[in-house]
Amino acid sequence: MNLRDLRYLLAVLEHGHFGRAAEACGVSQPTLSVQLRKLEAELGVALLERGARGVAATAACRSLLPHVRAALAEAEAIQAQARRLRDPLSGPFRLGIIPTLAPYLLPRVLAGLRARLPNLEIEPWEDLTDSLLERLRAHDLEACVIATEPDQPDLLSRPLFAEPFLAALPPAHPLAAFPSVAQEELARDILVLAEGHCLRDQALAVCRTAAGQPMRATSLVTLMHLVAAGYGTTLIPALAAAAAREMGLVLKPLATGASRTLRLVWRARSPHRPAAEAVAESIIALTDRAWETSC
Amino acid sequence: MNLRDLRYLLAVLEHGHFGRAAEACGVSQPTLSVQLRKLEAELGVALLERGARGVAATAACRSLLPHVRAALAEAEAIQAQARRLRDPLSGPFRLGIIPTLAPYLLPRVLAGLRARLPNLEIEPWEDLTDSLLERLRAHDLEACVIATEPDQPDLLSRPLFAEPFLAALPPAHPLAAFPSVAQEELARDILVLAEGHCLRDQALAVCRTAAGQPMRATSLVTLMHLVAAGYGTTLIPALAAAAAREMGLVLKPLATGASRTLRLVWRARSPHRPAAEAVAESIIALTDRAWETSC
DNA sequence: TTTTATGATAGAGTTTATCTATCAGAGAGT
DNA sequence: ACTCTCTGATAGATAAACTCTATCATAAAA
Repeated sequence: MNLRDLRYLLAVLEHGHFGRAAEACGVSQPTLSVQLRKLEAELGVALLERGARGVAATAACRSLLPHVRAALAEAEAIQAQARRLRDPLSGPFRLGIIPTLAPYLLPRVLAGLRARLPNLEIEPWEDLTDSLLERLRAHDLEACVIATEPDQPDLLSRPLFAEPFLAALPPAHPLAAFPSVAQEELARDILVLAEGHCLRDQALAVCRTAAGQPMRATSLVTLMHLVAAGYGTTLIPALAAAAAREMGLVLKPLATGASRTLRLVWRARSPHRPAAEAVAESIIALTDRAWETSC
Repeated sequence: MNLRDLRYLLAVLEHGHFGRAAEACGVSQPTLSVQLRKLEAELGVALLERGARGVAATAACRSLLPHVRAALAEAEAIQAQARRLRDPLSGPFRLGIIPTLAPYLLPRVLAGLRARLPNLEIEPWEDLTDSLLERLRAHDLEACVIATEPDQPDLLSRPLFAEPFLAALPPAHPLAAFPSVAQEELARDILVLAEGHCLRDQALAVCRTAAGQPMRATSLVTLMHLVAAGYGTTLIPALAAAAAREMGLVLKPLATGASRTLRLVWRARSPHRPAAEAVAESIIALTDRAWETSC
């Protein structure tokens, strides 16, 4: 069976006349005759009653018509949807983001992304780096934003921007009196996130220490609450500065100005690369020096 | 676009592998490659992301999939329905019946028709002869039962059976005392149906008179009520005898044994002829001498 | 680096659809 | 009764499409 033949059928019924239906379909009358006879033969059902005054549907044909129309409507829908999707900057786009970034980046950029890429339906997905990359490779995500450089050869990435780290201290902390903090001093009572968070490894690396306080915090917010309660210090990424400050923490730049580089990652062969690039550009534009205004 | 290509698409997505999908479709692998590339070109959208480990749907493709599945499901439905309709004694069958017959014939035969032709969905339609024939020719009915012989050359018919006329009298009527009634005597105070009912013309013809009492009855039931109330006499078809008797009328055979012949009519070119013939046979079998048992 | 797996490509062959030209049948009008 | 006209069916040629086998290109795995 063929969508074309179904269109022929509807045309003949609509016009009640092979010749006019053929004209409407842009083919010759014998074409319709032959194809519709074939359709009847294939289905094993008489669909048309051919009279001298024109053509009419048989009862069987009438009972098939709803399905015929539905099939053609679905085909139409496919083409209409495809027309919309023809713009590479359109359609669903599942974007993974690490948890230490998502709550602080998304509010800043989502509205702007919608404005700049109105046809791209961005669906954010928050998870740890490893899970994100796994999902990305499993085609469960179109791209993701992480703070490390993926080493898998089937993934490509481009840097978005460097996000400075800031020392986060309780107001009463001795280091809070200085304009900046040296990493080694911070290392003494630093609190870090649970394993799997790239920020944990980065904080420890920045402070040149192997382990922080034996606390298990699974979110940056928890970590900041712990610091505010005086359990220790921590390192937070700049985009989280405003949230930290609202919780009463004192933020100080690091003496070395360490930062993490956020990257957008996608599959090397992904046809969504244009969309990914556009998303990257937009995020860069929308967050440019965002932390400077919030420091 | 083509249903076949949509099936190819689903197969490739299901197997995640062109070769295995091709095997499942019973074609060669290059066929799938070529056809799916064409489909992508036609839609202008990348549907597949081809990787060394297999194939995956793009986000665009995923957003099309519901429509793809729906289109194929509708095509399936057409074929399934056609398979059912392949039996000529199946499917919808709109059957017109004249009003002086329908209420008395249908209760006798409908259950039997369902039993004998279980797949034929008979939809009765009650109307006057002229309307029925008009609808029949307009393909709004598959067949109809009337009591006259249609003279249109594009209609065919076959007789079902002869239905005798009976004189219907109020119990107090002088003619009620005799075993049978001569038409001329009945003619004096005969009540007939409104114009358009074939029974009106037949009653007048049987009684060899030009006009009955100036009463306008649009149904046999009304007519029988009038007779029961003593307004006059009438002629009723045998199948209505039981109903008339229940209303207290006295029924007498006519001296000449006049009757009307019921016929099943269908379009000469109708592919529903087998169903019509079967319906005719069934009606004959189911009503054979039905009035004898009710006289 | 070789091997293996996978999809893409080329060219031939086959099937299918379409066209033009013509036919057959039924009404309509004379 | 006899054309004339309208309508769909049919035949044969042509064109388009699909599909095949054989082979290639690429990338991951050994």
